[in-house]
Parts: sequence; C-alpha cells; structure tokens
Amino acid sequence: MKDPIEAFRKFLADKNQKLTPQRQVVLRIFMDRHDHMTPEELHQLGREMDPGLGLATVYRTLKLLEEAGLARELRLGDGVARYEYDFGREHHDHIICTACKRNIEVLDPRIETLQEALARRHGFELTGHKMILYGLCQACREDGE
Amino acid sequence: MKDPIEAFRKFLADKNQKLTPQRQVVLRIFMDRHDHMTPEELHQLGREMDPGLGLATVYRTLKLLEEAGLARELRLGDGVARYEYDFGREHHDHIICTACKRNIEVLDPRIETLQEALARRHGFELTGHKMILYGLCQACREDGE
DNA sequence: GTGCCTGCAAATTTTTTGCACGTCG
DNA sequence: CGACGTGCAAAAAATTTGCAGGCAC
Repeated sequence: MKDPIEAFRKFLADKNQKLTPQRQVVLRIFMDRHDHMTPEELHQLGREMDPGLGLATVYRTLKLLEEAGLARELRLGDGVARYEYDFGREHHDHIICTACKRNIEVLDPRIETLQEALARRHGFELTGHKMILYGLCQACREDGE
Repeated sequence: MKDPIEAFRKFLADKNQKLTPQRQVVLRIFMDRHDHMTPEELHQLGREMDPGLGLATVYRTLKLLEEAGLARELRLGDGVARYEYDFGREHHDHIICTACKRNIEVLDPRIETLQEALARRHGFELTGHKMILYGLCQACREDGE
C-alpha cells in the first residue's frame, strides 16, 4: 500500500466508515506540508480548501488518522497537542531546544533496539514509544555565552 | 543536601519566596507517598492536612517543585498530567501497559548514554529527556490469548 | 429508511489568572 | 508600608459531545 488516501479509505471501510471530503482535506494538508501542526492550525489551513470545515471535524479526523497509523500525536511540552504525518516515513523521535523551541527529528537504531530489550526484560511486549530529548541547540548556546 | 524540605526552602529563598505551610503540605505528600499523582489527587490528599488548601495553590506549588527539581511532570498518554517525586532518586523512565494502564519505572544506562551522544551529534547539549515505552504486560498478553 | 457525518453550539476538563485579603518583616 | 502568598471564583484553553439536518446507499 503506497497511497495514503487509499490506505485511509481502506481503514475507514473496515470500520464501515467513509472517506468524506472533509477527511480528505485534512489528510491532504498532511501530505502537502509535512509539518508539526496543532488542530487549530490544521483547521485554518483546512478552511482554505473547505471554508465550512468545522474544528470538531478536524479533531475527529485526527483521531482517525492516528488510529490508521497515518498521523502521530506529538507533545513537546507546552500544553498543545501537535500532529505529524506518519505515512511511509521512517520512525523517528525529536530533540527540542528549550530556548528557541526549534525541534528536529532524530533516530538512533541502537536506542530502538535497547528499548525493545528493556521492555522485554520487564515482561512487556513493546508496541511503541515516545521519546523527546530536551537541550540547547548550538545557536542558543552561543547566544547564551 | 539531603533534606528535601531544606532544599525546597533554599530554592525558594533564592527567589525571595517562602516555604509556606501550604507548600510544605504538598511536598510532604510527595515524601510520604512516592506515587504518580494528578493535581486533583494531590489536592484531595492535601485537604486532609489543611482543609482550606486551594487547588490553584497546588498547581502553583507543583510548578515550583518542578523548577526546584523535586518533582517531575509525567504525561502517560491520557490527557491528565501527573507528578512524581524526584528528590534523591535515580533517574528513570516508564513503561505503560496499553491494556491495563499499569506502569513501571525502568532504566537502561546504555540508552541514556546513547541519547547524550545522539543529541551531541545533532549539535545539541542535552539537558533532559522524556521517554515512555508502550506495550503489553505479561498478564494482559495472557488474558488476550 | 438507516446509518454514517457534519457543523455548530454547548458542555467538559484542565489549568491559569485577577483580586481582595492576610501575613510577616 | 511593601512584597509575597492564599483561596475563591472567574477566565481561558483544549477537547469532547449532543443534536438537528444532510447525504449515500
């Protein structure tokens, strides 16, 4: 399966639900802009394509996209939920600069392996994880000096 | 510094603030019960010692305890914030069972080391991290079969 | 028609803030 | 007095829910 739209349609069909225009709009935004976006931001962007789009629908669709494995919820520490597109992408975690809030995506396969082992050692079968590193980026370290 | 109460007093004094009875109550609860607690739960418990204690004060105190490094905010995936006591304890992360919600504390020094290296490789100076593993515990796996 | 979907507004939930009063040096 | 601290209630922010109407089989 390489088409996210078809993947979403299939996911919905399996639950007797439909890929409505509104749901497509939200998915399309993710496909166009691979950003981290809050529901509010998605709603704004969505209204450009469908002015009647309701915020509640965005929330409802985000839940569905998450269940479908097409989007991932991200909490970077401020109280706001963000979502990122997660289709056909390699898994990754995040580092966020505590000063300028800039964040980048990172991955270390050795950490992933150790997480797996750590869980197993405690009798768990690992199904997922969230890891966020906090630090100071180079620019902010230099500013601080 | 081995007395959390004195540590908190000192932290507050450095900001020209005081260790009031209310603040002590919240800290004491943490010292007595090393649980993960929501602000609401802490408020309930706090009222047993000081019936007039306000929820807003609990929130304000939690912020202070966190700044002081005596408590740590924990978000396990439901919308609720939890806090855990974090004085004189070794750092640890968490695994939570997605079925029964039970969670345990875990630590792998090798992961910690790799996180440090990973951050540095991206130009960051690591100051902290949050890692939560999600999985199925043994009991729930057996139930599921 | 039946069941899924939607937008809207109202309701919930979680957290923060404004304010008047109290306290302590 | 002056700064800090508190409880309360109101406010704010984020998310969920109820509902009447609409659409597609």
